[in-house]
Amino acid sequence: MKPHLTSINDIARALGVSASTVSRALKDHPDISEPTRIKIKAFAQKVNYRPNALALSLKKQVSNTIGIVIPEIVHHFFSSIISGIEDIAYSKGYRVMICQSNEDYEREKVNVQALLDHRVDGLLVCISKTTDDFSHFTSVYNSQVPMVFLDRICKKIETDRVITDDFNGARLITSHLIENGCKRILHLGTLPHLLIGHDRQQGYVQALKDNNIDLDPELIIKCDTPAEVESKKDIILSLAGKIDAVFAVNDFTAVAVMNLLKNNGFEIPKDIAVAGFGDDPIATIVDPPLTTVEQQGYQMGQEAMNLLIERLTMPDNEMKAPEIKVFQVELRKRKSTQRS
Amino acid sequence: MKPHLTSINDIARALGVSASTVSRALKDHPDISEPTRIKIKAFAQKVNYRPNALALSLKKQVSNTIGIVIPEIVHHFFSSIISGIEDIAYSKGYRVMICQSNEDYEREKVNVQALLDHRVDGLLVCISKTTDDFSHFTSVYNSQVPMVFLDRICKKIETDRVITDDFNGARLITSHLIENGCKRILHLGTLPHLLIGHDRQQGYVQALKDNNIDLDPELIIKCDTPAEVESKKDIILSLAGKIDAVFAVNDFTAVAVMNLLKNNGFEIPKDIAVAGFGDDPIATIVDPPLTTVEQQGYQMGQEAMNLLIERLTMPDNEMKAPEIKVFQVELRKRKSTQRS
DNA sequence: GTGAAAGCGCTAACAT
DNA sequence: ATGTTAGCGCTTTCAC
Repeated sequence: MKPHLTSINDIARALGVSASTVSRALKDHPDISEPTRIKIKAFAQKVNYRPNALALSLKKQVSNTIGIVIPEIVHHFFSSIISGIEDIAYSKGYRVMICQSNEDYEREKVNVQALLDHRVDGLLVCISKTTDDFSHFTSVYNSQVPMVFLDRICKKIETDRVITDDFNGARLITSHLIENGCKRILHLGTLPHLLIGHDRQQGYVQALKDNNIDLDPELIIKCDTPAEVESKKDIILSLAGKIDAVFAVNDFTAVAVMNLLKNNGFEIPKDIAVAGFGDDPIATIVDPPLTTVEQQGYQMGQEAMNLLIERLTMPDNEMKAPEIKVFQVELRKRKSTQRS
Repeated sequence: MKPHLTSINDIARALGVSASTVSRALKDHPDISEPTRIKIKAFAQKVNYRPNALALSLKKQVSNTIGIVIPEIVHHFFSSIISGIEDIAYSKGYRVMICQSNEDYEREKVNVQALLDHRVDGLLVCISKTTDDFSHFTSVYNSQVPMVFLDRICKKIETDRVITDDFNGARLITSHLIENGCKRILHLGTLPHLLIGHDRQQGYVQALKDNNIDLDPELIIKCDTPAEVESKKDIILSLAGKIDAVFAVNDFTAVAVMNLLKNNGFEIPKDIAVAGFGDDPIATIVDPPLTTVEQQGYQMGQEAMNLLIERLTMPDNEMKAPEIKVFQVELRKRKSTQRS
């Protein structure tokens, strides 16, 4: 009971015409006579004919499909990106294949390969946290398949990029904490090989410098998930008495610390102010609401898709230097940092 | 600069053998001599040859790809479902094409069609909220492409189904509210054409009946998103004085009502207990933590994919009645309903 | 105005 | 042990 969907040949046979006539009639080719065209179109309609996209792609050597590789669709920032991509894609006649890497390097590699195997016309990639070997992307680059990096990029590979100004975002939010009277700010960050984490940490460092506050290396901890907050709670709590603020590299981690601190008798923001990064919906739901910076996920997705389409529709001979689009963030001041 | 990925013919030409020899060598066909095989494989490796999945699907009339149509990947329940599906799919050699309907009927129709055009082997569908014309699914059914409905089903179309026991879930949670001393329970539900909403409402009604509480039709309101809580806040607040509990059809709505009530001077759960449905991660983050029931999204996704694979790998002649898998929910008692 | 033929990348039955 | 051929569904050039 394998489904056999009607093909152009089926129609041709049924109507006693040739396949090419059917093909032409269906796309209103002027050569085809009115009656033939009408007859064919009516029949196609009746049998619910739909062109086989696989055959079309094979023939045309263009799939009108682009591949997305993204860490985890659960996260609001990533699904906003996807929505942005999809909306542009649909409006320009592209389809989208979404793959999750689950922040896993191996899965990412498999996904990239599978998308290439499916002959996607281009790739939109947000690199996994655990990836520090980029050869699978180098080989995409070498194979000439256009690729745009989103948010998490690889500096070595010279493609179009759409990124957040993480440095200034972190600087902004750290300055905001300082303006609110905080001087001993704990930073929960990522491993340094992740560029966004590195930049956010640098922004934090810069803000301290701007305000003549000495950097205490003890106040920078690698901790970027709620799970890690749990596993490192002893360290965090041992520091809690000596700090007046926490700046976490993302909102989930910020919320997790906030709960940890609250459950251990600290008042937020009175004893310790807390700030995150990303403006996830939970930021407005937690108590107190979380100060954070908004990343324009949706717009970044749109921009990335537009850049990709530009590459795809560029005349073959034309060359264009890789473009880098930097999105600024906006501070969302909320109660978790209001100390006066 | 259209990327030309190496084909079997390219290899054949380069090595002075025929395409079929290359094809056979690459899949270790016993007919091919050791030296030829080694030579071909080495070359293929060198040029990074990868089979064209489109050509394979066209040839084999099987794409090893399944299509997913789901309302919105942002929601934890849906992305859990997708993870469940993906994990089974990957382990059995299937790829997955994910489409979001954004709860929009038109988009859903387009998505289903696009997936069929891409000749997916089967479809996993969670119907959009706004869909009340099911002809696009009927035509999938008629075209013999296997389809499994997930969570939100269409009763008229006899396919495999994986659903939550919404009736008993709602009955369970309503009973829990009653046990905690609530008698005037406001139910925020969906439009009746959405089966899950209908069943949850019936479960609510049944629990009242079980406990000899009269049903007050005024206490059932159509309201199933945070946005709708906002737009109907006057109605909700006008009822707030006369009720002692709210049971919302999902957690987002529950959280939104909770915040609305809190901001208007009601204490949760002292004045009004609040319960949701689904056990979204926000349920443990809000203050007070939200009582709800857990839906096994991940397991439901796995089950659905398994059912689909079973259909796909069934001998052509074999027939099997549609299977219906019902998942029970588990009560997650939290502070938002603890009144004593 | 319509048909025949070739080819996109691949496989498999059928030669040799 | 290897090559030739046909065909999956479709388009397009070239014939008539």
